[in-house]
Amino acid sequence: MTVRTGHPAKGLSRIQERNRSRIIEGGLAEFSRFGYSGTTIEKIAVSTGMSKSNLLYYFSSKAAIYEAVLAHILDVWLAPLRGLDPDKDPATELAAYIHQKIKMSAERPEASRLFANEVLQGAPRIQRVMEEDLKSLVEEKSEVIRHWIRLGKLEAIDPVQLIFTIWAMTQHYADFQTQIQILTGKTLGDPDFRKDAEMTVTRLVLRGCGLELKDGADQGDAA
Amino acid sequence: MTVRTGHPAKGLSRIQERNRSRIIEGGLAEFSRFGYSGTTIEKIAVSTGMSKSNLLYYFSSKAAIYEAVLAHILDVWLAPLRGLDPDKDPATELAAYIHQKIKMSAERPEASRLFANEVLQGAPRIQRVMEEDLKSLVEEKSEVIRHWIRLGKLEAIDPVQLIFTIWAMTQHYADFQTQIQILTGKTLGDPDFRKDAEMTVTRLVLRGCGLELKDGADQGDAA
DNA sequence: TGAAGACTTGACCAAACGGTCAAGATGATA
DNA sequence: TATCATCTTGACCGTTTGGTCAAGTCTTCA
Repeated sequence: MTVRTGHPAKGLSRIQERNRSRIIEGGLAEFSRFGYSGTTIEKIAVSTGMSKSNLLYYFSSKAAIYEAVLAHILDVWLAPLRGLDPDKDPATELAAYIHQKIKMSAERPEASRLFANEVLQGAPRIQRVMEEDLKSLVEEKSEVIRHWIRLGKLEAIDPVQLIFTIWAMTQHYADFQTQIQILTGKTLGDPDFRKDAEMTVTRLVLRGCGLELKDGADQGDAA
Repeated sequence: MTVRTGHPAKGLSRIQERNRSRIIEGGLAEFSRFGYSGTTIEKIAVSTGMSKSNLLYYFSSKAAIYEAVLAHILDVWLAPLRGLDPDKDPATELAAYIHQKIKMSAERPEASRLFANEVLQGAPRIQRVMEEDLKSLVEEKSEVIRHWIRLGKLEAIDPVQLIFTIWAMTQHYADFQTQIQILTGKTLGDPDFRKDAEMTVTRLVLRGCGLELKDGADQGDAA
């Protein structure tokens, strides 16, 4: 019942490979939009152009599809945090991390929403992954932040809280896209809006850590 | 089909008043945990100790219960933002707003999760409320922030982005409670953790706006 | 080319769900 | 206490949904 971070089974035929990924793709679209309960196998089938029976030939159950989707997204979803490099400059690294997270929210909002849905409901199916993989990753990267603090490159701040606030702000643009669109008429798909969003988050985070805003590229007018 | 902010119908009998609020209470618990599709009338019935048929005596349908829950929560949920006072000091006001939002996330996490669930799925049932009430509220309060900026009391910042980041960070503690609990073992229910969370968010926001942290009360050791 | 295995599908099933209804229990009122 | 409206419930219904199955089609490869 638990999602594994492991790699997909090998030795699949061409057809299997193609169809499984089509199902995962369609499943992601549906599950992220309607949640687990709100999604039916039939709807996934329609969205992939396959028959319901055929989905159940490739995956033994609805839950199996869901877990495959989750596992498929997990690695790419956690990649940005993995990239945090202790040997580089904290301002550069944090800005780069925020950039990656905003990029993810802009380009793969469904992935963000899928996790939001899952966690919101108590993370019943990814609890194990979170307790193991994610927890150790967060601890490792917290240590990176503490390392910077020890070196005097960063003001003292609770590393875990810092990570939470970055997650919160960046993922908010994907998870609450509907609300943002209603209130501003825009989404991260709009380049200007995306720039504003990234700049605001970066500004809050860097200043919150006592770092200077190094304005990479152009950032329009803020003052 | 649309939720109204209006006040509950009057002229209800004692029994109606009591049972309707019991149903709304139970509905909030279930809907916020499992989303609309994941919640059954039967489950709400069990959680309130009433029969399924009886719920349908008080509310004509599952959707009607859901909308009643949403309407019931909406006012209290938006109250903190309404309190933002243009005539007071921005640092005080922003800190107070964050304090209220954190308090809400700590004391009524289900309310936060209910909205998160709803917005995540495209806000199909509160779209109108958001387009009208929420949008005008946000515009009004954006103007307050611009007012502060004009007076030179606040650094230039996009007001809407600022509001979004505050929502994102404060609500994150409620919406992602499960994840936070897995990673830290704590929730906002823990006074120390709550203090850390509030301090981190306040610090990021105030510094992000070029304001000084006025450390109200005690705030432990951060340096 | 033909047989074996892989793939695909429509018909079907049982359980769960939202909602109706008629009949009975309870409360208010005179 | 008698009467009437309110309240409560279990039995029931049609639909939806996850999942099975047997039968048919397409690939692959000797």
